[in-house]
Amino acid sequence: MRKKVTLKQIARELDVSISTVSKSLKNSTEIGEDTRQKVQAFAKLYNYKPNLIALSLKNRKTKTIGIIIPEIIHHFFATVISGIEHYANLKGYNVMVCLSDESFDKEVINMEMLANGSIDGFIMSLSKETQQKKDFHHISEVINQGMPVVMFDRVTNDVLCDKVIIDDSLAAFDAVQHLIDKSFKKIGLITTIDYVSVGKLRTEGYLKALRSNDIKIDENRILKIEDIENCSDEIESFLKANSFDAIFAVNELFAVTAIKAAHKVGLNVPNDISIIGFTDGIISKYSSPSITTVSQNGVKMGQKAAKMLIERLEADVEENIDYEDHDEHYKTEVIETNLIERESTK
Amino acid sequence: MRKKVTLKQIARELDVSISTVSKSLKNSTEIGEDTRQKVQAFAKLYNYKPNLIALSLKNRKTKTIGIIIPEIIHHFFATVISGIEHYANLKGYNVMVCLSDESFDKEVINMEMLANGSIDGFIMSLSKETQQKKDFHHISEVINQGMPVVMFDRVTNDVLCDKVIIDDSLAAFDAVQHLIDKSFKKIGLITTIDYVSVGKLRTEGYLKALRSNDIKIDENRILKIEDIENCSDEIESFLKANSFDAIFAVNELFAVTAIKAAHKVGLNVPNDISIIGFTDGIISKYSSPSITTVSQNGVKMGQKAAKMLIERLEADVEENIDYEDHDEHYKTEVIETNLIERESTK
DNA sequence: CTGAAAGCGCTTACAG
DNA sequence: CTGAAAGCGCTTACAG
Repeated sequence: MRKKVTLKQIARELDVSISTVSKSLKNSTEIGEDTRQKVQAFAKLYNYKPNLIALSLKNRKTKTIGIIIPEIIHHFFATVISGIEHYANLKGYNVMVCLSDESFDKEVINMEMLANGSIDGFIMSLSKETQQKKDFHHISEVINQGMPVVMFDRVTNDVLCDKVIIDDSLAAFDAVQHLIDKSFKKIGLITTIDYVSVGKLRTEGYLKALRSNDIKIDENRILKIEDIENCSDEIESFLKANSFDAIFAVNELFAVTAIKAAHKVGLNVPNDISIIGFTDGIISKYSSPSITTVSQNGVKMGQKAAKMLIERLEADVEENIDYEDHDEHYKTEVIETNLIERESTK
Repeated sequence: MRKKVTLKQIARELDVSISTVSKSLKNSTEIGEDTRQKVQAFAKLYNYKPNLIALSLKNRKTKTIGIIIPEIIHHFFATVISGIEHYANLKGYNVMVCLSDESFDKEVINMEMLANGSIDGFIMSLSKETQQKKDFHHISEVINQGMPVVMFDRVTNDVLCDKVIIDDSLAAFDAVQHLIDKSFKKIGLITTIDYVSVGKLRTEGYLKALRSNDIKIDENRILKIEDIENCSDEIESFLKANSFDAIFAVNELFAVTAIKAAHKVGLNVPNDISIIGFTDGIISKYSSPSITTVSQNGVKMGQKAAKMLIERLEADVEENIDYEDHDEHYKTEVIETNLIERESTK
């Protein structure tokens, strides 16, 4: 057991003051060459490393970013964390990850916890419940305390802050247009309940695409799913009850499930029915047939979010003057998406 | 902008000392009823929350756990983090996540970084490069400083600490035995290079199963893959060059890739060839056909690891006496696995 | 019942 | 060139 050594201990050993040790290690010119050498040698020998908590307290910044997301067992979110972590690391930041489990309460608790000094800023994506309740006081509060927040993917207009999103509506529009271009007319939609912001936007894109091509919207061809876990029966009867030549699914889980359901119902993908998903995850890639999908570059979203947050953090340091000057010029970055064609469409 | 309030500010406002404020908020009986009330009311009004960094410095513990894993875009690891996070949260701990990207250097840097006061203990899984180099000094060092470490999945015997693993060899044995029980004889193995500890163990299990059933081991039926990203061609020619009635794949990526390759080569899964994977991930579940696999309960591993770490942390608090007493009685927990039968075997 | 002091580990403006 | 002091935000043993 060789406990970490502190400035104090070095000072005692070398019979100098703590200040002298501190300055020596920072190569201050204030200190005489020889003592500096001596201190540095000793510090090296004992592998001295400054205590980061002490530094955090002193500097009033922790060099760590708080991430709050609904869940992590979800390729997209894992992907975003990866992007954040890598960029953050590059800039000397660490990340703390909290999961809201799609629960409003957990989101609030986690945020308050981290906001009490543990981190310098947040990167977050809203839980379903939060989106449903439309209660964002916990976020506004944190921002009011001067802590920057960057929201990604599941964002809200009710909070002013930096955001990074994709154009869900446009991406969905493009995907559906792609189907229409292949002269499909009976295009179904499998989507989520409306309070999930991205689901809603993707639904809008679908509707817009049909409308702008003068295809009549048939409510029977639209399925809104609440319970993701048990959607396969629902999708199966949906496919059975109506006729389709293509399906646009709002996420990849719906897309694979649709493929499996199609097989059960005796439809061949892509020969009888084409399917396009959303989110370029691992499922789409390894499904058989592999799934044509709207790629949603999670790594890039994460990197971008981290970049925006860190830039704001470092800017704050310089000019924490005009705090009252409230034209914070928040930005919303839109990450481009593109369609990855694979085997589920033809 | 309403900055967070501190004890000092409350003290000033109420014209009492900082100590009094602190004690009042902790409901110390030392303090008079009325001042206690007054302070608490004021604190509530201004939504006072203690600064956790200051507490960390004072208490010399951070209530946060450091997680170091090779990558996060990998269902299994995401699953473990989820388990850790949930258990940790329950016990009032947060988690910091660092990715080594399978690099030895990044693993070392991240560990040293976090070890400088940011966390109370580590939960980690070794990077490939670390396993290859067999250099674990960074881990021993941290342990020597009195910081507990729990290793999971990719562990090593060269470091004494708590571990949580599955019995990779036994699980592989069982999986292969399962195939043998179905009277398959020409059983192939798709595995990793030997320095990946779990790959090696799973290979051993495969060999043991064949041997104990007096099936001759045919090196041509064993494929060791180095580059996971580009394994599909390799697997395809492997399937073409030899005849199999079943395949045991050491992870799910190899398993799906084998399924796709089998199709290409004109083999029907499971009619012509049965395939068993390892790791019950999302791919296995949604692949077509879905994949029979050895479930490796990541969530449970994570929970267990967190439990072991936190128990050690809380124990340390009580009896940090007999530090020299080195019978630390480290434990290695073995999480049970089981075979999930799905469509890829018959 | 209240408060000054010391301390967690560090930094830095200021004396000497 | 070196060190004492104050301070980051908190806690707690100890005086008064």
